Amino acid sequence: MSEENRQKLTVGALKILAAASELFYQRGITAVGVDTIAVHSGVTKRTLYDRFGSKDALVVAYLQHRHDDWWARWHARIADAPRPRALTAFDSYAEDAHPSGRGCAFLNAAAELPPSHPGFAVVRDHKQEVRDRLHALIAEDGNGAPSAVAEHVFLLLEGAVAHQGIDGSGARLATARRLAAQLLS
Amino acid sequence: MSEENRQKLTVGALKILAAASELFYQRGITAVGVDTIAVHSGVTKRTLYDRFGSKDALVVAYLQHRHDDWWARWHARIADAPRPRALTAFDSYAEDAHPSGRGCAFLNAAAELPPSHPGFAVVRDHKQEVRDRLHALIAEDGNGAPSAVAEHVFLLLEGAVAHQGIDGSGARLATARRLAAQLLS
DNA sequence: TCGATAGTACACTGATCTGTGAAGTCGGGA
DNA sequence: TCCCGACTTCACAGATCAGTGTACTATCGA
Repeated sequence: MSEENRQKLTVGALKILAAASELFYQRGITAVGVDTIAVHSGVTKRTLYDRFGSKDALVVAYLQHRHDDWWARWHARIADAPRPRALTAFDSYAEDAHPSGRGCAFLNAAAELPPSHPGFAVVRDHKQEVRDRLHALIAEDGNGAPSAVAEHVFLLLEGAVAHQGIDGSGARLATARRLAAQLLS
Repeated sequence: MSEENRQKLTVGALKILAAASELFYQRGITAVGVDTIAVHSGVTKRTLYDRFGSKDALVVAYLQHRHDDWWARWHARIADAPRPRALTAFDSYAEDAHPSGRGCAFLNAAAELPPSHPGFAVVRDHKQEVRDRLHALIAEDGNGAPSAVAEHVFLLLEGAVAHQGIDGSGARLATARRLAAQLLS
């Protein structure tokens, strides 16, 4: 579905999305104006508004875009991952942030957007899906109490991911992965 | 030291700091202008600039102010806390965010500030101090491998705290506290 | 060849942003 | 009495904010 959505996007829209993705992530959503995005994507502001309608809608598209990418990466990894496969989530987030040092785009967005913003729901859904998949994988790979363990692993993951943007490195993510591996063995 | 600093502040500066603390936390740092802060504190913009010099400096004062409050709360709790005392950190963060649902002010600030912003270092120092104290408490309260356990507890804490702002509740913080208690027993 | 779609160029609105300059008010301490 | 520090009032600068209106061009499929 998300693939089809992406196919429908015009060349201009794709350039805008690419620039927005880079700028929103690096400098923050509120801090980046639509003019800046238009200039960086080599497209006029008029085109940006013709394609997306408003800055808020562009923000939603940006988050959805990153969510789709994240999922694609997760699926690619999961295909031939060793057990316990839940650990691939740590790799997916490490790859998502690398090498900017700005941490998790979703947590960052949630931190600066008001809860009423339509993009906020995208973040919530993304994290909910991560939690669900984690739970499913842990259950499938055979664990005594998948619910409790999944929540535990999720917290380790998110704690590390939150600090990726503060440390500017993936070191803590590696530590968290090790601790999660211990839990899952 | 921070107490002395606070004594020096004039009435106007205190009102500004109170308003800034509320507004920056609720709506985000970039999203709130100095005019808004001036109006909400019942003080002119001129006074604001006379006291703090710039918005960036006010942001630093805001974060330092929250850090001082956080520490005061922590110390008040730790005095007669049952063992393992490391668990008080979970209560301190729950109280810090309550009842706004906006989560951790420090993580939120780090998410929207550029790493070059002087306020970013305040966040980093705050989290480093939390980590250090956690480690010290866990060591004092007698644990086999304080370093590994402290890091584990810290990750649980931060994962929960990061999602406090997304869930809009302290439920996950309570779960994390329970898991940490298990670890420390 | 026609018409739709995608995009450019560019001026413009009205609001808001951080920050400053200059002059004046007021109370408390030396 | 005189002065200083805290604060007000208000106008202003120059930039940037999101978003719009209008007119034009290039491409492509039916």
